[in-house]
Amino acid sequence: MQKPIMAVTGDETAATGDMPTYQIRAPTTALPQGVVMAASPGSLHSPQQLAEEATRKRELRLMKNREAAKECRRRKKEYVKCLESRVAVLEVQNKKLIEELETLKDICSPKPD
DNA sequence: GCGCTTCAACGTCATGTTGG
DNA sequence: CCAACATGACGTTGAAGCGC
Repeated sequence: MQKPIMAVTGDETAATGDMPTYQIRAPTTALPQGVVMAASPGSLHSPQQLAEEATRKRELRLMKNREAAKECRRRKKEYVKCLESRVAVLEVQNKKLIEELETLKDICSPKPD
């Protein structure tokens, strides 16, 4: 099953100049709770041990990716909220400018005599 | 109460990006 | 170059709302 190639736009900030904070990479050091480091590869021999090691690695990868996905969604929600509040501010600003323009038009328009 | 639709949150996979 | 990370895509699941 092939997936379509994703287009990488990178234009997230083009329109607004906002920082796409949800894309910022957080420094990660600590392992999630309950994660035990695997034995060093040098100490593995039997196919059984190799299989167990592969399983551990896979579970560790899945666990890390699960956490990464949660964090990614959290940042994205925050980013969308931020954009929405900016939209609200700009709409108010736009409305005020339109009103001001109408007022100025009234003042400047030639009066019929 | 029941089947349905919708929505949000989630887990996983595939793949792009980046630092060492 | 590669391991680790970030994120888009997709399927699943449970809760909430709605008409019957």
